[in-house]
Amino acid sequence: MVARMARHETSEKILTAADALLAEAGYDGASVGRVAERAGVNKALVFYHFESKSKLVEAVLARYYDAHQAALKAAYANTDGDVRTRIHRVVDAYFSFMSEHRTYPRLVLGLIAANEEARVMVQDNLLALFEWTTEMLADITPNGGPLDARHFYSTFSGMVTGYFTYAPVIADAWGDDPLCPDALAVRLEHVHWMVDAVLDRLLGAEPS
Amino acid sequence: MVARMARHETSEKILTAADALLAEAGYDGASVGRVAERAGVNKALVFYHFESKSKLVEAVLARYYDAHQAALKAAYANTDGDVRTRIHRVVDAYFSFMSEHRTYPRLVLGLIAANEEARVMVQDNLLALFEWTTEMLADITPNGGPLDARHFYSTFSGMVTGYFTYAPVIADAWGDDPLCPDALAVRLEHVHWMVDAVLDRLLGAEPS
DNA sequence: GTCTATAGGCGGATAGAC
DNA sequence: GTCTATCCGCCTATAGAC
Repeated sequence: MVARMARHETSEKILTAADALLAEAGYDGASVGRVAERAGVNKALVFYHFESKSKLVEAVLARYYDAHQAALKAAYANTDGDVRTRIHRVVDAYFSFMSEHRTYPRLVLGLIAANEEARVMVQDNLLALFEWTTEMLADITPNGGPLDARHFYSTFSGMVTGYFTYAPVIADAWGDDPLCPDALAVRLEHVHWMVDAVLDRLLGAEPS
Repeated sequence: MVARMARHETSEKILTAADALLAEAGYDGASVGRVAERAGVNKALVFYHFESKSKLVEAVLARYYDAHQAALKAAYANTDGDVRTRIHRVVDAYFSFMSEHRTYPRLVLGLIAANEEARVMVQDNLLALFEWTTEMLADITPNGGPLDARHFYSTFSGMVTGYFTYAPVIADAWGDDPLCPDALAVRLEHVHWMVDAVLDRLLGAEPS
């Protein structure tokens, strides 16, 4: 867990502005000046509250980090139903977290693309999620090889985050907005269908 | 097709340097000065050959664009075998192109994350690939809904590109290098397994 | 806590000598 | 074609008044 930031009203405004701008314009595009402008505060005030730009970004990331882990932990803790039911529940939680925080996957993507320093900010977050996946799939996937849990983690998290990050690029090709509620519902259906396809093949075609 | 750039020896050096730097540091991190430094030429020379930074990036992208389309077109043109065989062949081509040009997916990712101007550079490229997928899957996927070809395109291209872009981030979690030849072979196996899982469920569990 | 003012550096891009 | 020198703007960050 990450230390909670003091919750000044102004800090919140700055964090929110930074969040939106990071998703729109990436790490370098989200300059402190523009963040301050969007937050309606003075530029120097950003440094007063967050010390440096990289600390500011870390604070934005930490908010999501905590919320993301909490959302998945809740879904994962519920052990009702068989493996299939449980996996679908976690996928639902993952997907709905992303659709409620659409800037998050774009933010992470931007950090990975930006530079080595930004990349390490993302690493810790991914580690925890990765370990839960491994634990959850331990009984149904073999260790090592193409069916190792790590590959399913990469595949399914990419299926969700990839959709959200690529959405603005593919919108023109698709004709309609891939992020409107209807389109999101369909995408979620697709992911569930994929989960069942995987489980059918892994477990030997039980009824879905 | 994109107009071919005049192939000066110097232009090539600059393009190569820009390519590597874009993948490492993203759009903003790849400043013209750093590109020139890595290419071993003067900064002003970059502007002489490419006019502006965005034109330079477009030129880098165009090289991949042509090569990527050609690689997939060759795989797609071969109509031997049934749908399943054909799809596996295209997936192989897609994957092997990415592993031979590892900076490419990172470059695209960086552009998407960077800014609106950079985003449109990527769009045209994705459109053509997207249309081929739709055409290839026309007979086996329904129009609209969660099984529309567009969703499978998003899912499988994400499965490949996502792996390559996230690789440096997950390397620590996985212990060994996810981009070494052995690991790549396993990932490719995983993707093929996923293709079969999808086809089994779509076509009604024929032998794979 | 919030502001103005400013320092110092690096970004893209151009002029002009060779 | 290749270089040096330079312009101007925006960047992160700080000093100091209120």
